[in-house]
Amino acid sequence: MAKVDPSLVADLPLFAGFGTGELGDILREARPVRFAKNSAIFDEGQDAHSFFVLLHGHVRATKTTPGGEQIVVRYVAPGETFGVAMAIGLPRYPATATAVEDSVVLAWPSSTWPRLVAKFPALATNTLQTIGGRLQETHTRVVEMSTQQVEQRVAHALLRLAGQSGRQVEHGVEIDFPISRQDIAQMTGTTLHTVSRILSSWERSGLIAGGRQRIVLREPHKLLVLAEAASGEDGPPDRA
Amino acid sequence: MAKVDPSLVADLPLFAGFGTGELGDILREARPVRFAKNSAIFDEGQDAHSFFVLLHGHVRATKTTPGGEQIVVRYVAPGETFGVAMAIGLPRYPATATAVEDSVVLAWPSSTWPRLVAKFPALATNTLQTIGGRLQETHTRVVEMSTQQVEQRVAHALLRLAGQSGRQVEHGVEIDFPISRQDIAQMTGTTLHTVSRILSSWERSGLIAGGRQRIVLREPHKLLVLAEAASGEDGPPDRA
DNA sequence: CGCCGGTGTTGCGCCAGCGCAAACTTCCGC
DNA sequence: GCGGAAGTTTGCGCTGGCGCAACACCGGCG
Repeated sequence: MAKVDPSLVADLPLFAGFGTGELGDILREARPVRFAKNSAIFDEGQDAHSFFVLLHGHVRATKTTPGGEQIVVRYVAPGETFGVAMAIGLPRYPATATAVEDSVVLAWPSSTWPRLVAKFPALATNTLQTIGGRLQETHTRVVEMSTQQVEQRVAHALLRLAGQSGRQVEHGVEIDFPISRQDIAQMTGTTLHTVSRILSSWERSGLIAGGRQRIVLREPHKLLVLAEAASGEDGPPDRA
Repeated sequence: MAKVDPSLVADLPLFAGFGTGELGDILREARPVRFAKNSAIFDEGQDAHSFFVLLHGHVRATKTTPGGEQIVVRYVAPGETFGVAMAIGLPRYPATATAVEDSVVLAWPSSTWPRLVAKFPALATNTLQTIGGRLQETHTRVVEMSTQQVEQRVAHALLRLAGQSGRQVEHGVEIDFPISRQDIAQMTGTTLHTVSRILSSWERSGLIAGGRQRIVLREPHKLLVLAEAASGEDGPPDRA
């Protein structure tokens, strides 16, 4: 059935500490699935039937408010785990996952999780670290939203995306998947319009370049300076 | 050494599925420690020497920005786990923990974690669920900060605090530990001044009561309505 | 029992960023 | 190659909530 070469995934954090044999046992339960660009992998509220590892492509996780507004929870890069609702005790997916480009995932039925964990306890500890890392990232986001101006939040978001999924190009680093101003707005808690204004201004000053759904960071360092600049800061006080 | 009665903690999520004997094994490694009101249990950036279960009292977790601003990450209620940095792979505490009232904790040296997990894998899966729950809560917070007005965020924060640590009193539910306007501001991403204005207004209309570091919700239901009210909403659509 | 520091309240002016509106550009399907 | 949809840009006016400042209050400590 599944013909996934263990060596392809042996380096993933989820499988840290596993030998080829064990890996084979685990992979045997998984099924590779392809999702076309803009197709939904699962929907918020839906029964958490599977959990996934992204092999190729990029996936966006979003949450929708009762009022119908969407926010982007995160972007999943190749090698990352997603849809682990079952592992953290949720019977339903807490967010919607959409392939933002043609993507390939490995899918395990959620029902295999308890058995796999019982047999391979390291899966639980590896996942614990992954989720812990995500909790940290989300806390960082809360801190940023609480303390920073929109412009700095956008700068941080771009730098993070570039770090996670950046591709070296001629004159800078390009974010390696299609992303709209709207998406960035939904990541930083602002509006499409404000993001557009900010990016336009950065483009004018040569910090970035980009067209429709594409962004290239031309001057990552300058962006970083911008991101770190405390709003009303003049000189760092001793210990405000 | 440690004389903690297993029956006192048997119901905690961390120990779900454990028998009295196993519990004894685990508790034997722990040490009860008392912290006076306003004393630090650990500091952000410090070496993650221990992890904790709160037995009595309340603990506030905060993060500080490079610029010196603080934000409240969460309040820990009795029975909850905190300081599990090691379990999620962090060598240092990502936040500061302060006892907001006289508190008693159970403390395990972080070094015992790997051994305990190896012996009792359920500890890992239980912790995974706890951390997963926190990730959910933090995502909720991000969504709220992205989409709601300050007034609604404050309402949600109060309701959440009341749900977690509310005490039934004469005319309503009192938040059962000292909490200042400043704290609430740091939880909701706003300023002391704005919180004070909002609470004053609510007090005038009888929604809440409270004095110095004390808040009583007199009309939780009305607060909830306020919290849910979408800002620019006129008529609730089919699925408000 | 009076002082003092942490806490809370309130008025006022300002501005970052939102909401609305309209036009433009690029991509894609037919 | 044409037409429409999706994505983007930009101007304009408004306002929620912040920053500042001054004051009132409470409680604990000396």
